[in-house]
Amino acid sequence: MGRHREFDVEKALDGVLCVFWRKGYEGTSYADLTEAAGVERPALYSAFGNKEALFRKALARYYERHLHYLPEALEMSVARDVVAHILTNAVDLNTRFPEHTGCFIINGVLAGSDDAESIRQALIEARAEAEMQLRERLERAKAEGDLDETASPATLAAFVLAVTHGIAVQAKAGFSRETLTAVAEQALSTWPVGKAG
Amino acid sequence: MGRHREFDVEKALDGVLCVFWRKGYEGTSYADLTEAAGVERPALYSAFGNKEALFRKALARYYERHLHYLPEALEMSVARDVVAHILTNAVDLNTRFPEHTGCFIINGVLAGSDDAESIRQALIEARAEAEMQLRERLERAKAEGDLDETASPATLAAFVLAVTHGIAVQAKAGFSRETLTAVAEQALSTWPVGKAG
DNA sequence: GTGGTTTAATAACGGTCGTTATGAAAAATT
DNA sequence: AATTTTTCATAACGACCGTTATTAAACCAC
Repeated sequence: MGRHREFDVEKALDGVLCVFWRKGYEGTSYADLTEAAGVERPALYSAFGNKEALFRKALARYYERHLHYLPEALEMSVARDVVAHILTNAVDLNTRFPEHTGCFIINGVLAGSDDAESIRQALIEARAEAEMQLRERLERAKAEGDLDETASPATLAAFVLAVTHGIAVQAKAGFSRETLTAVAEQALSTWPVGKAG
Repeated sequence: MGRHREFDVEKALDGVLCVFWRKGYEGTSYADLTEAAGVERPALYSAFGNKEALFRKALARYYERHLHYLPEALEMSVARDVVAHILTNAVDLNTRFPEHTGCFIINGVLAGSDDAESIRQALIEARAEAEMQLRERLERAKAEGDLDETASPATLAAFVLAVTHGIAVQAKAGFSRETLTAVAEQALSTWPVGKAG
């Protein structure tokens, strides 16, 4: 029986999540990671694996702690409320923490070096999954008459995600919660409500 | 009178623009830059200065060659046409070149290391300048009755830029021109036309 | 043909990158 | 008390980062 692990793995991962959220995958060095986690590099490697594996664990932690509002939204009975819930919570999450604004998934990698490609693809897949889930929910809404019959669920889902991503970019640039709330409301302002809605 | 410069500075800068557009500021190494420009590092330094100065010159080149549609749009006499022109051309620019999709200004730096902060701020200012110009144009539209009197030019400008940024993120992720065109049209469908419009 | 100036390539600089070898420390078992 | 096992910190690894020193090449004036 050997030496017990001395540091709190959960707190270390929370710290790592914050610095990846603030600086992105490639902008974050091991100097940043060890400072944020409070342990030295070999201990990080031992607990989490290499940088890529660590980022993937931070991404999973982001889902656990911060993206509950997406499945919550998809459970709502009115399509407009689904989208309102998504946009409202996105604005809140992107502006709640002054030390890391914006969205972890957008901040992670947009354009990067060849070495970052696997992470970039993982983040694209994460966004595609969210969009697919929203599209399916809007298809159900349309079938239920909760969406105008000329509306395209695919287009609306892509539009909502585009606005969400744009809000993330603006939040990271320092836009205020008030401004971004107004943007979300603008997006929602002529939601194609169905006859049953 | 010494040796003449052997390489085409303009073509070198065009090549550099492409690789920064594809990989972003920090994702691009000097190995990438020398390959894209077709000259070795000391020649790049001699002609353009350090990496940061080079990126700024590439940004200026991006404006010269690709962002003509913004001043064109601002000259249009109907506000809705202004926004339509911006969104349509953004979709076109973000999807026209398969070897570098998305927007140079969004791809450059969203989140980055401390070393990239000055470039990140330069890109934020570029976006802020575009938004401010659009906001001023929309204020004029409102004064002319070309915009609903309850509409907020500031919010609409922020909304249009958010959609434009979201389109850029999606284009870089591989979304089709058709999908992004539909997103742009969806955004436009919410446009608050004025009584005179 | 020589000298002066400018440009280009090669190679290397100092530092940082992500990763790991090594020895020490801390634990439990014997 | 000694041994085994696991974890931690220090230091260093090989490679790459952005930048530059040095030498050679190409140009023009004389």
